[in-house]
Amino acid sequence: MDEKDVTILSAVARLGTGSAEKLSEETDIPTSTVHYRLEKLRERGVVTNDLLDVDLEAVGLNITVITEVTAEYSEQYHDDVGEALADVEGVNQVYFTMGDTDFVVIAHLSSRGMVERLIEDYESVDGVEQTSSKFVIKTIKDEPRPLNDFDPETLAALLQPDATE
Amino acid sequence: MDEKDVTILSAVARLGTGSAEKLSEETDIPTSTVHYRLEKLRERGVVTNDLLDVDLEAVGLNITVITEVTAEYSEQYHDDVGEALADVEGVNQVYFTMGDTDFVVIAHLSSRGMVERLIEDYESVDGVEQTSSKFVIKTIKDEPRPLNDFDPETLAALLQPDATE
DNA sequence: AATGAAATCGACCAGCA
DNA sequence: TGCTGGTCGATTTCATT
Repeated sequence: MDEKDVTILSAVARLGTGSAEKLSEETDIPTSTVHYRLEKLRERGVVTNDLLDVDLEAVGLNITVITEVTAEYSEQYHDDVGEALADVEGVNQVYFTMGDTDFVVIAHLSSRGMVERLIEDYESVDGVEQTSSKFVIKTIKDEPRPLNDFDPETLAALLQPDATE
Repeated sequence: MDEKDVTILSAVARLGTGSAEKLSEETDIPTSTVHYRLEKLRERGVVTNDLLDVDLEAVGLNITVITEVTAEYSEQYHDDVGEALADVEGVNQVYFTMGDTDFVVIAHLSSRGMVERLIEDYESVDGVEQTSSKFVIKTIKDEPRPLNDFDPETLAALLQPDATE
């Protein structure tokens, strides 16, 4: 797992494709090498399926932080603050919620140092009033393909318009 | 977007592959039809890239609920409760956290009725003491490929062992 | 729009540097 | 380990229903 592997995986994420040819163009790494590397990554379990889902532990992103953020009230602020939070490095999900806290933010990181920077980044966003973070001790479930959260039968019913209420 | 589409997308999620042949075997839908359908789904924006990421809105999963769950204290309980929460239909992520609340659970649903059932399901899990849910008004970011949350340069540094502290 | 068969393209494996 | 060329197999298209 060296820099070349990361370059490839990063390109996979960016381009949203697993095509060796396209990845080769993007990374300037020869087509067959891309193949070879992806194969190895599969063997090592870093990449878990044909759709190139990446094992977070395997790439060192083994710290997950869930943060609740409250912001000054203003419609414009909320949009801006949300975007700013989403832009913080390592942030994976940002939800604007109803209730006492305004945003829920989930981030994946690889070191304690990065966590500190993360919190600092949150608090330096203009309009942010308060943040409250929880560390994740154990990720029990994190399903990249939400359709897997349902029985096939339930899914079938999902899109019948009459299931909407 | 009929039942056949859902059958295919469900098989994609389950098998973790986009291979028309494998999907055909699984679903008993002819190979070329699988192709044809996936192509249409791409055109309509339901499927967003080669890696077959699915647009949640497009499949009708436009409600997101974030729930904090507290459970009776006991090591065994925590494992069991976590698993039970993960098994609830629609649940996408389950985190065991340190702090005042024990679990944070995120679910994607398609109707108010399903939300009510979700909460009931949570509260009927043995060992669960309290639940507190937030509705998501707007999903500002939800990145299926966490490597995209980082600059390529940062990523390169990620796996240098000396970046661990 | 769905299917089966035929054509095309890209993946994969040998061997070589 | 990284690269090149050839084979094979899968994908995609086309004509038909």
